[in-house]
Order: sequence, then structure tokens, then C-alpha cells
Amino acid sequence: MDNEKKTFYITTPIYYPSDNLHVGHTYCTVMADAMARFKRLQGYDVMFLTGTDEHGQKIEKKAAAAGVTPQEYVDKIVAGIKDLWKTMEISYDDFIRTTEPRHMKRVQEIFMRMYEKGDIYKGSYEGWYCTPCEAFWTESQLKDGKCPDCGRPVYKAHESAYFFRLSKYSDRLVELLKGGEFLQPQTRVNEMLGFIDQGLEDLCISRESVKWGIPVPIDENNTIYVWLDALSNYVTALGFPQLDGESDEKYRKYWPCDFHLVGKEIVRFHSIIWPAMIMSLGEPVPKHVLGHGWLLIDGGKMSKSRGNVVDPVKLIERYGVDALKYFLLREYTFGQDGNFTNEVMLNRMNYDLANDLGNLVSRTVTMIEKYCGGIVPPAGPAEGPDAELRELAAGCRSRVEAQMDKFCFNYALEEIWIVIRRTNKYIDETAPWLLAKDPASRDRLCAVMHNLAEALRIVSILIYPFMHHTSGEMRKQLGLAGDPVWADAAVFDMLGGQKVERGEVLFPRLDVAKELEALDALGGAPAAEPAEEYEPYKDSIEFGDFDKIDLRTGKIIKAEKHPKADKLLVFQVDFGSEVRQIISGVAGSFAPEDCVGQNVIAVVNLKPRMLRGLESNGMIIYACGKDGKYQFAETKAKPGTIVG
RNA sequence: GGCGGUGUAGCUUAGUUGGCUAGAGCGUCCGGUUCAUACCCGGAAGGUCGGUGGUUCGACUCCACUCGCCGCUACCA
Repeated sequence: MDNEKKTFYITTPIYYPSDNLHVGHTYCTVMADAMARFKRLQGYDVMFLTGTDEHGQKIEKKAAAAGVTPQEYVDKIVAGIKDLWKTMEISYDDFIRTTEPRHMKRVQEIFMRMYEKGDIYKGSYEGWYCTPCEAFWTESQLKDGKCPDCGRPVYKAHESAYFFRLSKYSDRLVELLKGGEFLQPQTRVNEMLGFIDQGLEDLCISRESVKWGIPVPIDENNTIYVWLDALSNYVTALGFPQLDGESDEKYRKYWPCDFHLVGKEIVRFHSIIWPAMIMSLGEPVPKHVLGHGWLLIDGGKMSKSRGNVVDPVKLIERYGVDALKYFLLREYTFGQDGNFTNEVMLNRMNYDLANDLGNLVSRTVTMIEKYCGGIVPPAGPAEGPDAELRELAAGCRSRVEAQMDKFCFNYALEEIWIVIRRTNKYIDETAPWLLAKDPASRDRLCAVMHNLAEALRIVSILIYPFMHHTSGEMRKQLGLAGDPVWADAAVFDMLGGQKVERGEVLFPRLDVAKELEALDALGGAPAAEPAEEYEPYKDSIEFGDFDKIDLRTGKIIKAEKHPKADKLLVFQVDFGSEVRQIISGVAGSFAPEDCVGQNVIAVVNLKPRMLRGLESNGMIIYACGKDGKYQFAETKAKPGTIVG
């Protein structure tokens, strides 16, 4: 007998537990959860994986600063993350931590397989490293000389390391990306193709300096670097590679993955590096990678230092899991950035949940109690708007499916709300309170009540993947037993004889002005004291190294935009003995005219360098904030003075 | 600078291969109703579909140029 259900494997990224998570992380996980619940309801055998990426230098340093071991440090934060998912009722089937033995030993095995295949070789690495992001960047990737991801300073690091022959897979990756629907949204495909087009460099996959990581099996001085370590989680959690005495049954069952849900900032790793690794292992590549957008606050990225982090726990405490999940899934379009504001959220909760859905349930149950003794009547002959309501409600299921297939949670919910709004209208059209006054319309009144209950029953099934509490509460109030069955959502006239039971208000109406005030007071308060994160000092150097640098004061006597580069300013700097041309990438921070007359400190013995056709002879010293804005290092000394 | 995307009512947005009076939600104004969480229902106002110029019998939909924003990438000594 072959009754095996179709499988569905979906993942979130594994989060980096250096801090607690915010609504942005929650957003991604909520989408994955809704999809997982939806697929289960449809009858799929679902595997929903999330987890944490726990290695790396940043954790090492954070732990040291906190005076605990890295393991203790991550244990604590991971416990917090699991708590959050519990609060959010995220229905993951497995939670993988990269510090678990099941993961670590398999990553080592993966390393060995790739090594033995000749896809990993030893070399030496030099690059720019961003500690907070745990990322190496090539010179060309830096933005204003800083980490292109977080805008913080990077420093040069070099050491012996192992490399993955990423370049070898260029052609196959292009084929994969062009092939169809591997990566969505489509605009990301162009970006990735453009990236590959410029030539893929081999990827450094180990680090000498980081101790907190999985050791390279053949070299105790190296630990495996984040990509190989973290990305592998999607298969190690399933038991791949198969190890002695352990089962890889799940791998054989669920791989290749149906959907890797990731933020747009890590699309590249998931659509280039990860498939290349899988290709190297000779295994089938994942079916889809989906890059979602970010939740922005006031148009900017959510970040601790900006003090605009939204704490999901506080929102849940105040409004409930379902309301928050509904808002996140309804308001934003998959793949696009969305602006998060408390006001938009509160309005959504009021209009859609309290006014439309909550109130509809309330008025329906009340009327059935009042007019029908609390018992849902059987179906009656259809008349007036009945047919339209039935058709709309019963047909909604397939429309929801169509939207969910495209990960369009917002449109799926919109489809459901069309039914809800139509049902509200149906009450007005049929005016049960008038029917109730005339004994002759008794049958019609019952038929109307039946239809209302039916519409709500269907809605209770349709919203289950998104708001299972609300679904349950609705079903309780409608006197429905058992879990929702997806097939039942396409059928009308199932009810008759159930005892309804008026319950609590599903979603209380919120006083928006009052709530806004309360939320502000809760600590959304901007940057009261944005826990300033300072960069760790670089490794110490010999005095001799420092003494090689010749620093002098100078005065800018002329400043203009570089004609062929939008980020560069071309300065003429008077050093007393001579006037030199120095170019800096600070066009984003200063208007040229404001720079004239500015005293500066500059390195004067740097080798001259051509920048877009103009020579730069030296380097001006700036202070650079985390916002990427530069400030001059002030001096009052006269031009030409030695700084040291 | 290169490549890609995007710009539709106050806000968020729908608009398959070009075709009747460009849809929807929220907001605004007017009206209706009372079963309900001062909710719900109806109606109206509001868009020269970023700008200019083309192709076409006809363009929000195609082409060119242009402006704004966004992403990837490059210059940042």
C-alpha cells in the first residue's frame, strides 16, 4: 500500500545568536510557519526547520566580554530565541544548533568529502574582516572602506586558510539561475547573474584566528568558517551525510528542500555558494530560494544602534500572537521591503480583526442565540444573496491556495477578508432583525443564520494557517468539534444542530491614540541610550610599524567632485612645503565648498594611486561614525606640522 | 559609471499578451441601519497612471529620452 504523503521541506535561515531577535527576524519565521501550517493542513508531510548559527569571532568576543564561555553565552541566547518561538507558537519540526554534535561531525564529513574530491585546497588568505558580521570582504566589496553590510569598520587579516573552488561551478550556477524558478523574486536572479558574470573567486572556508568553530578535520589550526558551517545545517539536520549507525532517512525523505526562505541580504549565499557546495557533494540542489524584503522603520533598517528595534514580545503581550502574525502577513508583500509603524499595525488590527472579523463572529453568534435558541439551523432554500455568498465562501479555498503557491500571504488573507466583508454585507441585506419580527419569515431567518454560520465555519478553516488560536476560538463559539479539515472549506451546508456558545471578544477594539502613547512609553522611545557598540581594538603592532607612517597637518585650499566618480572628492591640500592632490571617498559626507579652509591630518608617504584617472597622493584622516558619515580629524596646528 | 528594478488617488497598492467610464483597502464627506466590539452597509468626492516625445485607429500597458527612488556592482590610499 503506497499511501505515502507528499513531502514539503521549508527552512528559515539559522539566526546568529549574538543578540536577541527583533520583529524583522520574527517576520521571516512567521512566514515559514504559516506556510508549514498551510501545507500540513493541505495534507503534506511537512518538515519545517529553523535554528541558530552559533560559531564565530563575534560570539567569541561577546562571551569574553560577558565573562562566560562561548557555549554558555549562546546557550542563554538560544534559550531566549526558543522562548520567543514558543511565544509565537512557531511550529518548527526541528531546531538545529550548529554547536550540536550531530551538526559538527557532519560538517567535518562534508569538508572531507569536498576535500577528497579536490574542491577544497589550502592557500593563504588576505582580506577585510568585519567582526560583527563575521564576514570577510574583498577590497572591491567594501563600501566607503567599510563593511558593505553594516557600515562598520573592517580590518585587514591574512592567514593560511582552506578554499572552496567556487569558480569551478560558475557555469552550472548560471544554468541553475537561468533555468527557471530556482530563485525568486526574479529581480534577484539578474543580480546574481551579474555577480557571477564578474568572475567568481574561490571562497575562503576556514579561519586560523577563530577558535570558536568546528575544527578542520585535517588541520587543527583552522576552524571551518561560517558558510560551510552554517549553510550545511539544511542537510545535517536531516542526517546527511549519513554516518555510521545513524539514519539519514529524513534526508532521503525530504531532500531536496522545497523552499529556503531567506532575507534579501543573504540571497547570494543561498543562491550561489550553497548550491555550489551541494553540487560539489554530488547531491541535488534545493528547489527554490526565496528572498524576502526587510521591515523598515521610517524607511531605514531596523537596528539596535538606531534604537528603533521593535520587540515582538511586547507586541504579543499587548495584542496577542494572532494579531501580530496577521499584521505581518497581511500588510507586507513578499519580496518587497515594508515600512513598519505602530500606527499602521494598530489600524490593521482594528479594521480587519476587531471590526470585520471579530465583530462578525460576535453578531452572528449573538443572533443565533437570540433567534434560534443557540442552535445552528439546517440549510434552507436559497434566495436573494444566498447563492453569491455560498459561491464566494466555498470558492475561497482554491483562491487562497493559488496565492499561497506564490507565497503571497497578503493576497491569500485578502481573499479571506473578501468573504468576511461579504458576510457582513449579507447581514445587512437580509436584515435578520426584521425577519425576527415576523413569524411568517421564521424559515427564512433560520436559513440566514445557517448561512452565516457556514461562512464563518469556512473562514475558521481558511485562517487556521495564519491564526490558529482565532480559528480555534471561532470553532468553539460555533460549536464545532475537532480540528479544521482543509477539504471542508470548499463545502457549504455542513452545519446543523451545533450549539453555539458566545465567547470572549475575539479582538478588542483598540484606542489607537492611547496605544500609540503606550507603545512609545514601552521603550520604542528612540535611542534613549542606544547601547553603543564599540569596535574591538585591532591587534597590537610594533612601534617600528607605526613609525613608518608619516603624518602631517595640512589645509584644504580647493575641493571639487571627482568628475568620473560620485563618491569621491578631489582635494588640493596645502602642506606648507607643497600643495598636493588627495582624493577621498567622502562625497556623501561633505559638500566640496564646505571643505575649503579645513585643517586636516594626512598620511603623506602613502604611495600615489590613480583613482578614476586622477592621482591621489596621500590620505586624509577622518573619524567615521556608524552611520557612515565622516568627520575631519581636527587640528589647529599650522600646515606642514608633523603629527606623531 | 555599468547592470537590473521601480514610480498609479492623501496613504498602501491591483492592473494577464495595449482596447469600453483605471480597480481595491484605509483616510475624507454624505446617507442608511441596530443583530453586533460607537460596529456594519450604501453613496460621493479624489488619479492629466513621474515627465517629454514617439509607434498605433487606440497606451498605465510597447519604444526612445529624461527625472526621482531602490537593489547589485565599480571608484573610496
